Amino acid sequence: MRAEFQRPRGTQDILPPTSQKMEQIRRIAVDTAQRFGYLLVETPVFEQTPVFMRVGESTDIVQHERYSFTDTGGVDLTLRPEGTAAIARAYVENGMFNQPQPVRLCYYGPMFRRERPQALRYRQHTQFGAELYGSVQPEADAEVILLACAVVEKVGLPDPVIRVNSIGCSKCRPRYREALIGYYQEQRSQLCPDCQTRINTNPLRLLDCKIDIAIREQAPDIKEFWCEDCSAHYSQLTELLVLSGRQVSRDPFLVRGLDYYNRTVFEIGHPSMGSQAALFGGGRYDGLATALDGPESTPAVGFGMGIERLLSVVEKNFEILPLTRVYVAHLPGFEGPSLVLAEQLRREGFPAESDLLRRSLKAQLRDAGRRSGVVVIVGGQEWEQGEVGVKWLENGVQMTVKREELSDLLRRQSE
RNA sequence: GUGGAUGUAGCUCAGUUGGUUAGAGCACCAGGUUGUGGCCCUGGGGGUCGGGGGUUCAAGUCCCCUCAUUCACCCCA
Repeated sequence: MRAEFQRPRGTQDILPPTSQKMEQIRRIAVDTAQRFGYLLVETPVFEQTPVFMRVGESTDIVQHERYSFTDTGGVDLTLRPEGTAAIARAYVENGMFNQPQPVRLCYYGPMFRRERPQALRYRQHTQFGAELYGSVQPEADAEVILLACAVVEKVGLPDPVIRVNSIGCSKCRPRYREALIGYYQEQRSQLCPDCQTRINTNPLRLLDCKIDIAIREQAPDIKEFWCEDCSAHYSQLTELLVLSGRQVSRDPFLVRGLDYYNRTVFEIGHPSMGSQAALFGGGRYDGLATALDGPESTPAVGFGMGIERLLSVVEKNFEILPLTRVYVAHLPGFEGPSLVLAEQLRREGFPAESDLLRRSLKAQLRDAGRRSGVVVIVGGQEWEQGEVGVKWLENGVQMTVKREELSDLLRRQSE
């Protein structure tokens, strides 16, 4: 279009009725979290850059996709690309490790990544997420996943299937890493260029390459390398989920991009989203808070959920019902009384509006017709006698009532 | 960051091998019904053809650049 001022690339204007649906999802998410005991935390949308650097130096998200700027005071700041690091910072800064553990938190808000926009991938998107601090037990992982599933389900996506994996811990992962590197070195000549460099930079990511899928089928499975603790953790977690009535499938290739994870990683997708696989994803990151100068051992699990993606798969479940609003129309010269009557009705609890354009009655009715509801007509002889006209647009029924009886009538009819 | 597709009214789109004042449907506004909507009829407002440059007697149409959108890769929610 020829608009001179356009929104920045990869951003969107969320207009009604989409904005109303987003608001409903937000309410469902935060409500559900609260029922699980997770209370809302609001952190700034920007942080000092080192907060994110500390957390994922080798990640694309913080390496190439940062929205950073220096403010006029010379401070290096970054728009948050995800919620976990910011919540960890807040947990440490506010001394929440001194509260009774575990601490259950959730967040909701915009995230920023400077990537190339694509379907359901934006430079600003909205995430809901939850974080559980203070427990190393598999019950903690399970609860967080159950919360994510509950939200997804309440929003209208029945029977979510969770893909889970464990990427081990500092005891067992190094051995697996070596085995993996060894295997891929042998195949090196047949690998795609990306994977050839990945061997050195981030070997675990070799597993979710979409080109060399034949090669990875033969690759060593981390499952064979899990230490006793990791193995027990994984099997207890999946058992808990199954006992809770959730469907779980292990995905040996699931490793996830943020490199602060240990043990549990999980994800859930939806067929309708095409290449945008994940609806929500998360995992355990026991070392994260410590990296941000928190106490020595501060275990944590959490997930992030993409609201725009979620909405895209459940949008049809969110038909916005037209409000039964009252439209106060007026005859020529009765603009004032109609505005006042609308205000009185609002104070009595009716969603009401009046014409502000001094339009003809015909135009007012046409306008009201689009909003489907009740029209109250002010003016003329009826008004002189303390009466108003009332007309229901769906069936055309019309009557005249005393002004004092109007709200009773409207109340009765809306039941 | 890499590769492909697309950009004509608020929306969905026509526009023939370049050829006069660029069209339709929907939406919007007004009138037909001087106190009554949804149907119908009539009329109206709206476009620097994404932007810039070039070729040509002539460009919405051809060429180059740019911006934006979109799809895939990368990566992720």
